[in-house]
Amino acid sequence: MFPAYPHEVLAVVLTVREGRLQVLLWQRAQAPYAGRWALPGGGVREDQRLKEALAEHLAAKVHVDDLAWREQVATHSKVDRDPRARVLATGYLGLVPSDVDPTLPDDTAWHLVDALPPLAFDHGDFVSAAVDRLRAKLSYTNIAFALAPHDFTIATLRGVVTAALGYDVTATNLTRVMTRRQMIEPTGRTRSHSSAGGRPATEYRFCDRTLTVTDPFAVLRPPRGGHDEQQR
Amino acid sequence: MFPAYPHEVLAVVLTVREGRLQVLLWQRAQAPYAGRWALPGGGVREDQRLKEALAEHLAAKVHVDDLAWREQVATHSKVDRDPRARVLATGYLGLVPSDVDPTLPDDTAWHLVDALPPLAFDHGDFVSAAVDRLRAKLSYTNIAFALAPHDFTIATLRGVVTAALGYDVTATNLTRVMTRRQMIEPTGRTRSHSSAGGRPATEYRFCDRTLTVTDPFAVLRPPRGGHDEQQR
DNA sequence: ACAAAAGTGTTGGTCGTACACCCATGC
DNA sequence: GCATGGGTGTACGACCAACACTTTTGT
Repeated sequence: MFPAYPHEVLAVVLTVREGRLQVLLWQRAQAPYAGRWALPGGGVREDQRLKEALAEHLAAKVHVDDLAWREQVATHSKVDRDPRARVLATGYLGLVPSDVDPTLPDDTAWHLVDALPPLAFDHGDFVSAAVDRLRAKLSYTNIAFALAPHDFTIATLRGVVTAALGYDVTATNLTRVMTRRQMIEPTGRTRSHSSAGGRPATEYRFCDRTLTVTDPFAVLRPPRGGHDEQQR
Repeated sequence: MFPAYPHEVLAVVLTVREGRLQVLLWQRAQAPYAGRWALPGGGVREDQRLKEALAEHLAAKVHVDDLAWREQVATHSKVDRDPRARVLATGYLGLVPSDVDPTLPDDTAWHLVDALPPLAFDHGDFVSAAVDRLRAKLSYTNIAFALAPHDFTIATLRGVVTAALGYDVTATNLTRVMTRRQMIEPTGRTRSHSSAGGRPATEYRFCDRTLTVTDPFAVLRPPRGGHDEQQR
């Protein structure tokens, strides 16, 4: 029918560690690009969809069993992106909550997104695209639920969001925005700090743990009048 | 290395015709899905990238030579998405300005996006995704440049945007938003209507014909203070 | 003069940031 | 009581939709 090509899936697994956004990479032992860092991933079996292959490779190679969020980002097809043979690659964005700490194999490690070494193949492009996607969605969806712990204080959430965006966000306004959009709600519990004083923080959780668009129309909103009989 | 699969590219070519958003489809003559409408596209040669294959298929099969905009939307991989054999498919969104009218082959036609017949394969999923992508980007980018004629009156632009979004947008506010965001500018010329009176409309054009994000942060914007030394 | 179409002024409301202030706890 | 971290109130500005009103043309 059509010419056939090997196809691989690649995972850009992001998380917040030590107050910074990090990506999971493994170091290649063999040529090509021996010694360089690369994204985890691999081939797709005949009976697998892309996302199934992705889950399998993550579980097997880097011991990441459950992503809190996963979405497809792009498929790259440059003819010589792999010097050995033509391979198409589909990249996914995956998110791991900041309080989950998978045990990693020896050749695998978290790397600061803002200070990456040169990556193997075109993997750097996938990372950039995934990070951009995440940062954009933080502003108009509730995707932060996949980056924060299940229950958290505002200070914790602020740390996560600040790290992911790469710039400062104030706790005050973060609370207001998230609350007004009904993204987070108090659990009823509070948390005290171990040392030194301070008022105990109220504990929050995300209302909904599925991706929800909270700010669909920045402009050009549908007219509010009428009886909802829009044609779309 | 990895198992190999045939790979096809599919084009969701959208345009505004007769005040409605339409998609380009061709009618299959042979099984499977004989008689059903499908997206244009086809295989990828060994020396081609996906976007090159896309351009070639569009030019050859449906005589569409130049898209004003093209972007990748998704890659689908369901094992039985083609009953004959396993084929991965990457779908693209393509936009044709409303004043361009490519000559179409006999088996090819524009279809109303809001009233599609059942499509072949999983092509309906590609269309939905592409339409959603377009509608979202109309609100925070200048992507309308690829849908409108090069020079246009506000009334024309309003028609295009209204058709694409599927709900009414007033000329007044459209002008204000587009102008404030420096998306459009007057050409200096005006346009009169043929019949019946009316004040001549000023002619506009898009300032920039490359995709520009005009509303990057709905919320959680970077703090404005400081000396731009954000770490991102 | 009148109708028709285009464009401007104004208003009311929502939203988001900044900043000052108040609250609860440990020492 | 005082430092420390948490939370609330208020103010200001930006932005957007709605609608009334003015401008410019053709007949």
